[in-house]
Amino acid sequence: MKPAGVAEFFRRLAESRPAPETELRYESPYTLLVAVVLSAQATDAGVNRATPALFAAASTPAKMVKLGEAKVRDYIKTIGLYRTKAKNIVALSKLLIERHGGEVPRQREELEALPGVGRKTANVVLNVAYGEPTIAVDTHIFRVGNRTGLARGKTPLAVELKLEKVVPKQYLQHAHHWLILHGRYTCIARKPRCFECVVRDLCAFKGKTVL
DNA sequence: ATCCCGAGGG
DNA sequence: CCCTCTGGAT
Repeated sequence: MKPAGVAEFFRRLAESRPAPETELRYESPYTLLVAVVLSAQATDAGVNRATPALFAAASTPAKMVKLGEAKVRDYIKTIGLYRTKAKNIVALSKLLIERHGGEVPRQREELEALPGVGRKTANVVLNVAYGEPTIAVDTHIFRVGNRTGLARGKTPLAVELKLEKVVPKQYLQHAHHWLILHGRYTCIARKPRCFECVVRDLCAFKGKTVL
């Protein structure tokens, strides 16, 4: 996609959603981190069903460690990959206490050193909790980038680096959420709603759907 | 490449 | 039934 097309692409997404936000429920950098860890291969709606009770029981690393893996597991059993996630949440909470005074670090390397936290999760925390202009490439953004021709790549990292190059600076801060929401509600995986898409004419995929 | 793994949609 | 959902570690 040409630079002028990319700028127009984001101008329209920005117009349709002036103040995009995450749909995950959270109350602090720590609860955001836990919610994002839980959201791997799971829907935000599903995560939001489980987290209110979990955070009522433990909203800090110390309380989470005290709660323990078995009880954490019970709170999140309705979410996919729950055994691994329960283990990681308790382990990363211990590390936050040992290495970071119970705070969520602001450095990518320190975030990615936590169990269950990879590049994508670190990017979400940096963007949402700390206002960094990072773009976390998840299943939605990977699909939207490749399908539309906005930013193509074989891996999420390739798409992320390409997006950082082509997205105009003024849109970098919120590009992550604009693309996610576009993917979730319009550029849907199985049945894209091209008939109501505001960037249809800029998209490489246009015309390939049967509505 | 494979494992972890529940809920909802089509 | 099969696919998808804000992946990460081995």
